[in-house]
Amino acid sequence: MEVQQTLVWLRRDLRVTDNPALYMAAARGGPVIPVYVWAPEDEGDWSPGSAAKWWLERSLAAFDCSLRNLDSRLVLRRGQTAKTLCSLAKETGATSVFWQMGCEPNSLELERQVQTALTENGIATETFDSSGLFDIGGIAKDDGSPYKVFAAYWRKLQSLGNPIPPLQPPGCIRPPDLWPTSLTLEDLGLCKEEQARPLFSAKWEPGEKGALQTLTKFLDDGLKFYSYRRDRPDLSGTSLLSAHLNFGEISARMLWEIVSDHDRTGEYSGKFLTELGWREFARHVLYHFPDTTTEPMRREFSRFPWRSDLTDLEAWQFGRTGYPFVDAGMRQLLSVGWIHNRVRMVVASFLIKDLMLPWQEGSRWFWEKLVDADLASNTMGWQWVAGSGASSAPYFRIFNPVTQGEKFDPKGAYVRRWVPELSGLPDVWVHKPWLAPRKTLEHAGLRLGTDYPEPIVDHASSRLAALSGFQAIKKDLNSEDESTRGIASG
DNA sequence: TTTTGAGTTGTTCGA
DNA sequence: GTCGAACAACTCAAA
Repeated sequence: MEVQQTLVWLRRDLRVTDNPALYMAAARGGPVIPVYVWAPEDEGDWSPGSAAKWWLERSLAAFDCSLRNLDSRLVLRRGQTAKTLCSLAKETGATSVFWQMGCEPNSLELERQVQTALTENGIATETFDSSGLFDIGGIAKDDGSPYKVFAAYWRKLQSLGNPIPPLQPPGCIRPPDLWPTSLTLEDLGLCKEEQARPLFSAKWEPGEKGALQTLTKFLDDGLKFYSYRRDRPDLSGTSLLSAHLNFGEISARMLWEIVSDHDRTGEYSGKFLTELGWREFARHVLYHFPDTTTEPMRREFSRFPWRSDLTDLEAWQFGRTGYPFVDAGMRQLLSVGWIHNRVRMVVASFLIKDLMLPWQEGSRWFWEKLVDADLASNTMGWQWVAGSGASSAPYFRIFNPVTQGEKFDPKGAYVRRWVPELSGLPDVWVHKPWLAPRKTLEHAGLRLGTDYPEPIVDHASSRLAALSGFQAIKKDLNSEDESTRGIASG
């Protein structure tokens, strides 16, 4: 019997442990060729942003290392994905292509193209739904429709018990007699236009090994305190695993199992596992409502009186709003490609409700700048803050950037870290420098309006403006209902 | 089909 | 300083 050669098309599953596509390909016994195809033009509007590309470059290198320990390697190609895979299959004599499926509309569309092209060329395909806890299409209400409320979705997940346990890495991966040619990482040009990112390198270690180290550290001294420290950007209370998860360097199932095993009583792990539940819910919602990446799930929100103001948008993007907690978050984003979760909500609320700029501007900026940019979670997060999404915040929930700072960064350590020009201010004024006495500012060596901006909006009045904006779309909706009713009855 | 209970993360105001 | 109410009804899930 002829030996079956298999291509494994790697995507955001850059791991050897619990990688069903790789595992099953290896288990066939024939040669396996792992390949990554860099084809940003195939990703539609959501090709990786600059921070994600920084991570991807290093993650690919790390994955290649892991494969080499298993006598394999990662082949890199560039070009239209379907065409590239077809020609690589022909070139190597591979008869099958395996991959992990995604949940994003652009990804699913690409997979359809690839599937069609491969099938037309007589090449078999097999996909594995292994990027979440459960199969993406497998969760539904009793009537078969998708969930729109997290609590109900979460109850459903919990009724299903544990996800299927993770797979071991393949014992060995048989290499082909002759490796096909591969580009180098530099050839892909992922980071060519980027300047050095010293803070990225200091904070992150992309790859499977880095993911496990981060997890181990979190289990040792983070999980126990997670439920209260997770809201404190001045403490290291979160797992820092988001980007590792995003690139599939660790699977959600593996994380679920390890965290559950580490805390069998569930006393500490519950809150963390719920966050995995939110990730799962975001994927569920995007899968069933693919246009939510750009369209509000509640349609009336498209009539919100969004402003359009490039100056304000740029002040937000580059951390010059004059609100220290907001600016700290936005500068943290540019410096390390990541923002603490609590601060994400505050900066998002500021863009949407204080500046009244469209949430889509925010989600686009995050997409460009986050190392953990995930279309499902990013979309859900922004729609949640806007109030337009599934299970989202009520419209009147408007974060106060000062009180949020005082509550969750009480000593101002987070603000001082990312907005160093404020570091000389006493704790009481660090979140509201414009209210500090003139003498205090002088003593701190801070000239407001020169060294650090005055607030670009007054929170109290912009809050009221946002509230009346939401009133307006409600009225719009009501009058539309009335007219619809009028037509129906007339 | 109808009914009932519930819904991530907040702020402000007035007692 | 602390506490409860108001914010605003509405949609969703499930019995």
